[in-house]
Amino acid sequence: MNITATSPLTRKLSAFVVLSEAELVVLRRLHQRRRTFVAGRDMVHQGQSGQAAYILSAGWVCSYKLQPDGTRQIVDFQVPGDFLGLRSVLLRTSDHSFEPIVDIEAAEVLTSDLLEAFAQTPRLATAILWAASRDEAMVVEHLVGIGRRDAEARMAHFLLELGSRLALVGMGGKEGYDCPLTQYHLADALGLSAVHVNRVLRQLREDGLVTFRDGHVTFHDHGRLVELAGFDPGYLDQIGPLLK
Amino acid sequence: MNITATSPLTRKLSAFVVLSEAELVVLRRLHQRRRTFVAGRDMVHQGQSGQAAYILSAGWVCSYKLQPDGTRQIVDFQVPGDFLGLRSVLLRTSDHSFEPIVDIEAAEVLTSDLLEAFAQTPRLATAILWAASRDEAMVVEHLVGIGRRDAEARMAHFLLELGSRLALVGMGGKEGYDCPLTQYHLADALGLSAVHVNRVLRQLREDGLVTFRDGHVTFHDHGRLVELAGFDPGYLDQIGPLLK
DNA sequence: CGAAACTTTGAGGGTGTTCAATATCAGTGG
DNA sequence: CCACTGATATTGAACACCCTCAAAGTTTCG
Repeated sequence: MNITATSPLTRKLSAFVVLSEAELVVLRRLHQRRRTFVAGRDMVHQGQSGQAAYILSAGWVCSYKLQPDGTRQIVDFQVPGDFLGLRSVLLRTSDHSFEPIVDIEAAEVLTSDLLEAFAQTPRLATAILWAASRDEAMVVEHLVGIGRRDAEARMAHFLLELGSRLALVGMGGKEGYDCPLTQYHLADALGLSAVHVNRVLRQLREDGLVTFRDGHVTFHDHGRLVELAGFDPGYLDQIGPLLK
Repeated sequence: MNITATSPLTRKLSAFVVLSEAELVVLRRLHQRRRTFVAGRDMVHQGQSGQAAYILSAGWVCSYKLQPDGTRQIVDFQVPGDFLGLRSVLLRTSDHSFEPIVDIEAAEVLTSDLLEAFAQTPRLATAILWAASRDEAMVVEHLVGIGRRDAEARMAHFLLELGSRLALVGMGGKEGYDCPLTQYHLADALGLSAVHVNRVLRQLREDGLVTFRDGHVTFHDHGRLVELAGFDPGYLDQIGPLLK
């Protein structure tokens, strides 16, 4: 099979379990209904009834909740290979909004498609559930970060986690990665003000740990950054129990 | 059927979907393997490989993560009718710990039992998935609270949400509820210091909004508290789409 | 070239923290 | 019965982290 045709999701799941030819076919079929969305315009609004989920194949998305006072909290970012709105197909309405950060490409997945795929290939279903559990674990880790880490450690942890996620789909490594986020995105995700985000980034840069600039993250001292953040990638590296 | 024999989980799910006699039987069977745990001693440690899940039938539990520096962040509380460790049966190891806050009673659920129950009664499976989605939505709301609400609103929101959850299993209402948490628990959950929790509680009490004292929460002005917290119970009241 | 979005820096202030001391209460053993 | 201990709650004082407000610099893009 042609490596250039491999989708990010396939690549991600392959890190978890070796997929059979039949499973690869099913995965490819899930990617059939291709759609594009332009940056900045919400795909799904808070409270809107959502029927479909998406598999992100190119670009970045953030999911967030708006507060009555106008501030927003970004709950998570989606990068290529991630699912989008898996939960909103279960609950009648979506409880948060999705905004493409850049122009994106995604495959629409109908509930029926997904259930069919699950029925055909149980192992694939398990792999997808593993990915979903991992996403949930990341939200929990995010919660811990906001509740119990100061701004510096929070930022460091965030940048490291993002790096690990991107590495899994071949978009980054221990040296760094491309990142289209603005400092406002970081602020809304980390529960900080944009001004303070700027100061923290300067601090980390001057300490020779990491540089966030011009759409690129560069790790200068990965080890020391891990230590500062208290970063333990255990929650990302779990191996599923049902797939030995 | 005898109402006194109804488990909290049954009661909770009944608010979501009318259960058939067959489904009630399956639910009762899930409750067979009864166990008890004493307060303060962890049921599951962070990093421990977990094989079983539990349905909490009496008492309170908290799930938390420990930081390298010794502080802890409580991710969620479990009250009667809640599942415990549903995710740690999927991932090989649990990514956080569970501590009973008081002596508790829980039913152990093996993975095989659960899968069997799902196969027998798909509607019940959906109802349980609904409950799980709801738990996830609460974690997200918790994240938003810590990231974007000040201490007062955060506390108000927390006490209100807990009230709603308990009301669903008949353990509280708009007037208040019994609550075995200490101010340290509140601090670890809300990302505050215990000292500040005390001050915030005093403030809310003096403003005639709510009293937290002697193991009891009393709402004095439910409406004004909802307004202060920006509490929108939408994420708790969702109706499932597959069960009309 | 001008407008819009993003970044950077300074100054002052507020929310919540840490440290420290005291109060209250239940349980325990002398 | 009372002193002692440990857990929880309460309060004060000083300080730190992070915020808000304000302004200017930079980059992007139509």
